[in-house]
Amino acid sequence: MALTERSGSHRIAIKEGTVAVTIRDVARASGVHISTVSRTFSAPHLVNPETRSRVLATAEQLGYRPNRAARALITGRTHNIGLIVADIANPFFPPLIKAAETHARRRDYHVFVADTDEDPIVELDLVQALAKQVDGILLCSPRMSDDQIEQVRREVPLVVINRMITGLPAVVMDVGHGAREAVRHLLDLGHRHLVYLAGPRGSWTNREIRRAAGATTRAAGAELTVLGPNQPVEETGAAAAEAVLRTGATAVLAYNDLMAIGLLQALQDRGVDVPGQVSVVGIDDIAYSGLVRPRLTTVANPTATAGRTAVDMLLQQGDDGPAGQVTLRTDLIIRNSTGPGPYAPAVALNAEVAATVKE
Amino acid sequence: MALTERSGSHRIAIKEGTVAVTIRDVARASGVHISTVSRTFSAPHLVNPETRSRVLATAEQLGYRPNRAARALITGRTHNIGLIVADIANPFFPPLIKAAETHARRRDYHVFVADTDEDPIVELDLVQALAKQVDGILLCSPRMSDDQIEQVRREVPLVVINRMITGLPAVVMDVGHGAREAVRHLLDLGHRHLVYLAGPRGSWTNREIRRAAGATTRAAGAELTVLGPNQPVEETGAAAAEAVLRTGATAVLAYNDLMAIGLLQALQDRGVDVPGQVSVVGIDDIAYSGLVRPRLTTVANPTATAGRTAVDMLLQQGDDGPAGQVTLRTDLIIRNSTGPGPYAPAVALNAEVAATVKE
DNA sequence: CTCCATTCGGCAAACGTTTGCAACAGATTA
DNA sequence: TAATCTGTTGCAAACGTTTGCCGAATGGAG
Repeated sequence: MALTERSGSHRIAIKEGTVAVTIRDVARASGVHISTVSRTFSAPHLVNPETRSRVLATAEQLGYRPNRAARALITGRTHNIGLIVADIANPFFPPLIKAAETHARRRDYHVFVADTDEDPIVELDLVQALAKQVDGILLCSPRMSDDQIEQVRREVPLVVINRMITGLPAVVMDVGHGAREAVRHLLDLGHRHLVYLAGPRGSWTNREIRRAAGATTRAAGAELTVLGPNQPVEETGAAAAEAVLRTGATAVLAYNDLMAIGLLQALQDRGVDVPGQVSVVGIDDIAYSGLVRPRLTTVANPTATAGRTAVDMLLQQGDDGPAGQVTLRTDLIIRNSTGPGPYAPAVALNAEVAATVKE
Repeated sequence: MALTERSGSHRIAIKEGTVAVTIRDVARASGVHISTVSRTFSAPHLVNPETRSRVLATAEQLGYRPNRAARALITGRTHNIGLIVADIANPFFPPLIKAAETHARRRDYHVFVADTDEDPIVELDLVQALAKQVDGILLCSPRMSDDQIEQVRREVPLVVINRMITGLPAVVMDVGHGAREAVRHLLDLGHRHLVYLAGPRGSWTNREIRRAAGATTRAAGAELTVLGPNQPVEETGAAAAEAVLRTGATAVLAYNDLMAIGLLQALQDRGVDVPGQVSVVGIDDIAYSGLVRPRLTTVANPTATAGRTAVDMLLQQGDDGPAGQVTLRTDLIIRNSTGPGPYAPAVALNAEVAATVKE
């Protein structure tokens, strides 16, 4: 029949001039059946080493690249993963994105990056749009409700970063620990009245920090004033300077470095000495925080590790039982934005400052 | 024959519990042929409005989502685009990535983001790996050779950002203009000896800036010392402080803000007043540059616009003739890191500084 | 009443893979 | 010598769409 005559003559020129070389071309050129070519790539142990290398050679020579769409169609696996963050331009995320992407690529996965602009509705839309064309999604600091996430996880494998939801695989950075360390550091320096400059409502991280800071302060018999919630950007930090000063507190823990830096600069612009009069601690250790003066004392989050771990968890999902929840350690990095407070123990101080200590 | 009996009974449960609903299900449920359902989505004008809405309704109710892999397989268009940058964590890129991604999504495209780590070899690998599974690639500030790019463009539609290659669609930010403005600004302030703190070798942008700065300085009979090439990061800026001071120059233009900020801080740490003794200008206007003190005078690049424009150009490619090369305007933003130089005209100065002017 | 044009929807092939099944050869065992 | 096993390959169906082609139905013109 004339039908079979078509072979080879009918071919799509995908991009002008270029012709897509398929498994069929490789098969013909190396004198084997297409299934053998297929197996050469997807199940090498099933084909005779000799045949295999011959096929490999012709494939190489012809410049064959497997068509992922066709592969995805039949296997159901796209070898793509989605990564959804609140705001790509927020310096907290790029290192995580970078690490996740590099790690995924090493495992032959490609990463769709998308940005919700901090909007829970956009976030939900995005997840659903992506759900069918990825093998899984990494949700970074999601702002959706637990219910929504619960619903969405039935459509697509999920790994959540920086949020704890029972039964859902997650990797969280233990900001609680970092916050406790930060507060203890401030208490040790002799501060008795602290401010927590809070983050956005709906943020799990925000609640964790607040809780940790509150408990630690209370345990020491010191005072904690919470200011917020706030959008986690520099401007709100700057805008809070007035309010911070009015509280009479001598030390501030901010939800993130961006806000801490905003506050830092606003205080200095008002002639308030940091850390002389007010100490400031941030969270995240974004690249900027080592660049401002005074250098910012902050809590370092292992964002790169988080990205890699999340990718691993997503890819292993289904292999074994329910992938658990991984907690990553955070660490206080003491730089120059924190100094002795009004109740500083004499031993910890130099002569000049010690003179002002009230007992 | 028993074969046809299979219909409906055999179905893949992609993610445990969930069953993929296909065009076939929708067709059956709404009593039409699958081709009608298909057309309802991909060529609505070909189906009766009444039928269409009925199909749409059942599709909605069944939660049908078109399978992109299947669609891609037959149409040859994936509705994905690749975005390749040198370093996601470099604050110059995130705003561009964000804009491109959002813009692409609005046009129903998804974006793969990948990172070359400033390595031309990785860059080439990446492009080739991505080539077959995207409809086009956005190459940001590529470090590859012109030849390599020329070769790669035969495999996949390309739009280049921040590099000029004849015959290749590109969107470039006119840093030449910004650099000229910056240098003129410094000359106007009375500086006669400038330093250009150069960027990485292989960067088109770097060459442009250098050329523009050189020409403008020369035309004014002033002196320009070039220091570099350098990796475009904060550390090299800081490391260059010594060398800058040794040149005796009173003003510095840096390849980017990161280097400028590094230099700025290193100078201040040495007790050099900025802009009192040395003026510093950056390029890019990254978010940080408004955060440091003194605020950095810099050249603003319309990165978001560049991202959107590049996406548009890529998507239109093929429609009409050869998409041209778009040049985006850059603007000097004068903040506080630049001040009067030794030859400052008296009128432009306040009394204190004017006293030191040598004529 | 016939003819033609137009609109709509069905039919079936095709996209490039993967994979269960069967065929076959040669080696091993009984 | 026959039976069984193992390793390698071919065959063909299937994945979920899109799309060229054809036929049916409808309506208006002559």
